[in-house]
Amino acid sequence: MFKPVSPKLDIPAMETAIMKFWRSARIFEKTVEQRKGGPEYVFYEGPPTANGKPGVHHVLARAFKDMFPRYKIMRGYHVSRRGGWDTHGLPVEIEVEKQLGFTNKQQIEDYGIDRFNELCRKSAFTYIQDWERLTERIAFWVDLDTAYITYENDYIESVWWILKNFWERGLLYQGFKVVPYCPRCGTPLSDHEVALGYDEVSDPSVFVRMPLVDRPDTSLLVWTTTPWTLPGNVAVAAHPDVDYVTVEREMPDNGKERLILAQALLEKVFHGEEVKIVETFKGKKLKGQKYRPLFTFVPPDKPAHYVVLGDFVTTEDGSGLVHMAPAFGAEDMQAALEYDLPVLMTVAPDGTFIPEVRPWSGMFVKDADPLITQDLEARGLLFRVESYTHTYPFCWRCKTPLLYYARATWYIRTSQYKDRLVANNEQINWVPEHIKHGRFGNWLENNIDWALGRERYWGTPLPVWECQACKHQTAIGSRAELSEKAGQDLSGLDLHRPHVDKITFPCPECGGTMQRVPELIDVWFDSGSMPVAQWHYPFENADKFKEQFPADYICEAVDQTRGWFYSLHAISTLLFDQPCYKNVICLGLILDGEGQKMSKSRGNIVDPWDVLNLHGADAFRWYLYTATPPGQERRFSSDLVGEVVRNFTLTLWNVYAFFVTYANLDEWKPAPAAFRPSSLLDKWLLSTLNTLVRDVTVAYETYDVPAATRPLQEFVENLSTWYLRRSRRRFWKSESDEDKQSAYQTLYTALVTLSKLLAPAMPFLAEELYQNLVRSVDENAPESVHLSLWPTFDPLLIDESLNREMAVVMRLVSLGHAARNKANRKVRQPLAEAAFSVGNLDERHAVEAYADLIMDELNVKKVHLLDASSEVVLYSVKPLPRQLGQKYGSRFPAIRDAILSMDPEMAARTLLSGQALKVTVSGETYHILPDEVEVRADARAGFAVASEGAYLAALVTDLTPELIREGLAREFVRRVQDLRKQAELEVADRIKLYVQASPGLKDAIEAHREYITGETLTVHLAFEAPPGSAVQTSDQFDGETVTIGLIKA
RNA sequence: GGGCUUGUAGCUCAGUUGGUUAGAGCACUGUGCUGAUAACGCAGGGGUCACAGGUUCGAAUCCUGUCAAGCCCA
Repeated sequence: MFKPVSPKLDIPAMETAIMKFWRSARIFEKTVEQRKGGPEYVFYEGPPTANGKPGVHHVLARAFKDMFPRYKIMRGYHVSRRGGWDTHGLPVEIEVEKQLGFTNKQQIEDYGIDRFNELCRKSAFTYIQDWERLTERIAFWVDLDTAYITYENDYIESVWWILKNFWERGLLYQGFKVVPYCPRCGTPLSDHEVALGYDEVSDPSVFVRMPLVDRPDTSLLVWTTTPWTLPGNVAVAAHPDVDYVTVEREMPDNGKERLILAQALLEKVFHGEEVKIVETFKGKKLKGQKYRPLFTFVPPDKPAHYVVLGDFVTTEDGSGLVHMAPAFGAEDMQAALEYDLPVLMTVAPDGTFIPEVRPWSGMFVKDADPLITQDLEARGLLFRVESYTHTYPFCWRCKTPLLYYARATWYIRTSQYKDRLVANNEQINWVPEHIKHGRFGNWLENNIDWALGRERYWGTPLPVWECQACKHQTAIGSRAELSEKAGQDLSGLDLHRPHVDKITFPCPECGGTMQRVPELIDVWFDSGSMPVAQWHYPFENADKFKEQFPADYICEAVDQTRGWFYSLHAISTLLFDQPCYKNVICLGLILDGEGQKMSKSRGNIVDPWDVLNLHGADAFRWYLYTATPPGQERRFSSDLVGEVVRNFTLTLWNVYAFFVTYANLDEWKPAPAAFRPSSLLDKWLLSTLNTLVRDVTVAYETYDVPAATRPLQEFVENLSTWYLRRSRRRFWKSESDEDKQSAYQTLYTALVTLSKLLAPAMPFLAEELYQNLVRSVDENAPESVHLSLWPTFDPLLIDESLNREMAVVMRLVSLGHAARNKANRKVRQPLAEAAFSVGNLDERHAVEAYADLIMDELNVKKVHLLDASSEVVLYSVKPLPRQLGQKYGSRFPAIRDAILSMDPEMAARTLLSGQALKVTVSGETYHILPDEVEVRADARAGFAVASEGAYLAALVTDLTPELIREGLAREFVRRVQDLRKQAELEVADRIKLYVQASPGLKDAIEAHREYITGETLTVHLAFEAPPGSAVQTSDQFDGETVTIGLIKA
């Protein structure tokens, strides 16, 4: 006996029960233990930070993370799924700052870094319980008990080991980086902070002359909107491929001057003033041309003041010649690195000019703009000044305009490994594919050195110590090394600030004091180190690391392309010269029902718990898998998940409930051995089932999530609305013959196979089905569907032609119903005959083979095929462009017209008999094959017909008295069945029936007595008034009246 | 400013190497069927395939440009 199943399903209750079962039976642990010795499948968990509540987008990522390990376990792989937590970084600090009401770094220092960091340590796990609860509820199987934590000493020590490795190879160095910087707060701002403070302002737009050294009468015309950066100028950039011109123009003092600028900007610069073009040339010709500097306050320590080339130069605004001050612009700095230009630091950290910039020393740089302009004008170097409106960033705290400002910071020389980064990326399977050479590939192609340093408090300290006296630097790669240097046992030292900052040791070069540099490292380096650091490699677990590197699969959202995806890839490439992951799914963003980004400020956040409590985790997951391809951004609402429940879950559940109900009635048990189904319907279902197993397996192997899930939906729909609808009678008929056995075995096979195919995607429902269908009859079966093996398909059971034929039959039946509708003949009224026309010879066979099925479904007495001699239809032919167009190309229209001009009846007859059609077009004769033309049947007037393309169904709608009687009998049965339902009888209950009917109906009942009693399980049928105890009803239909009463026998 | 992605019915999405009448589900209307069904069948309304050019016998599909949205970078 199977456990009885109610057709009413309480999904959250069912899922919670399964969750408890997994927990108490330790199923997750067993999926790991029982696969020991199997091939290893490696999954990496991208660590989230638990200082915020998990949202819908976390459910998305976790759902996709979960399904492939589940699949692989069923394929016999061993998967250790270790969780992880990201705990460092600015997001954590900001939460604590908010909590303490801090607005700047000084307040943190005053408060005490140790106390502040303790709060950060706790804050990183504020919502750990929400995360754990949600993780279990959505059935993301990951081991959180042994999760790696980035703030632990062992983890940090491994990170140090990596950094020391880089240091020794010269890959870790100190350099300048231009950052958005607030001069009042004295701190750089993160991108996120900058984005908060953009505002529209009017800045000066200044064109200046920079006379060439070799040709003093000729000047570069250079444009800038930040005159204060001009004292820091070291070069001028031109675009190599843009056309430049030298022009000659009249000066107000009757002299002449020559200016160089981009040709495209002539009009914008001179506003129609007459100038003479002296020469035209490409920008690359300007390379290396020296010019006289505007200012000489700070002498450059390297060659400077010449033209460099850069692709970033545009001809949108300005002059096409861009002033370069490496200390104050990222592109400028980039060019400086490329050309080895000096960096002139003319501005102090408080935003004022340094003393060397004598005229404006101590003045806030933005305030000096007009004075600088005046100075240039006085010296005849100013060409023009205008004003220019654009958006500019301000400090979101104090409204001070931000400066782009070079700060000393630490870098990893990733650009040196650019080729390896690109080459290793080639080995990664990206989903969606375009990320590989698009967003990620481009990012690698344009790789710049990784800016590692952060001037903050809560993070992994950069393990570089510097001599206070001679500036000698060294990197420390372990606690042991630090202990040795410091001459004390530091194995118990907290490796965070401020504790680690207190450790000093003598300089080996000069005997001075070595002290740690103040910087922390970028948190992305933490998480990117996890393949190594999660095992505290190389200090221990060498074999574990080897076994778990690289990952077979990782999955995160698209915002991680420059985050975790990159940091893993970069560290792995620099350290081991190999990719860190073989397959990666890159998820799109999740939007609300209106297509808006979910955000707290918009208030359109969907709480995942609302969805889980209403529709359950399986439907939630299923929606995420099936709704859109993973890389696409997706609209989300709770209602869309509800649709999954109605459409898919409940359909499957009802098939399952039906099966269990009747199997229990018949005390049916699954046959132990393989069986060969007898009926075509069973063969068809098994054929599509095996096709499904094949296709879904391929999809899982290629990380194609929609292809691994959507076909299940289609299968379940066909299972319910075609297989089961057509098979119902086979289950409820009273004799237990071979056909019934075959039906049970087929449906059972389908349901059990489905539960396994569904397991990685809908783990709860799959388990529920499996427990009842498999475990309840076989104690030796694996304890859980997730411990069972993935189904294999039998190619011998896949019959493509059977699949095709059934599709034709479904189509014809559909047309038959349409024809009935048109003729206004309800299905309960039997008709004498249905006739069909199909497009080609092969399909004619389907009609013959499935005649019984069609007759039953359409309630007709006879089925036949229309042929060319039929009087029901007129034939026409339709040349098929796909076949003929591909074959004959541009001759197609002429050939088509020739075919259409033939006598259609004759042409149809020829083609239907399988012969080629000869047509002649401009002297050439073509043989048109039957499968190159569709033969269509159109109804002559007077028949009930429906058609679509080549398919046609025609009904004979004339009714004989016998047919009418049969129709009445079916109407009568329908009334009795309704009454049974009303009386709340069980499906197998027998009844006594009392009937009083008008003569016509009584006749019909008499004539079909056997049919009626069989259908309604009537043991006694009497034409008399029902006794008082009977449930009864009266009704009128088709001009007849009836009173029915029934009693349970 | 650059890169990537997306744009198909009211909503969520399919649409094969280009093939001539662009589909499904949901929602709506009518109707039929039902002793598994919260369903299902049939029919109907609903489309400028974002727009404009081009290639082709033929374009939702390929090319170019434009517009809009999103993300990343500057």
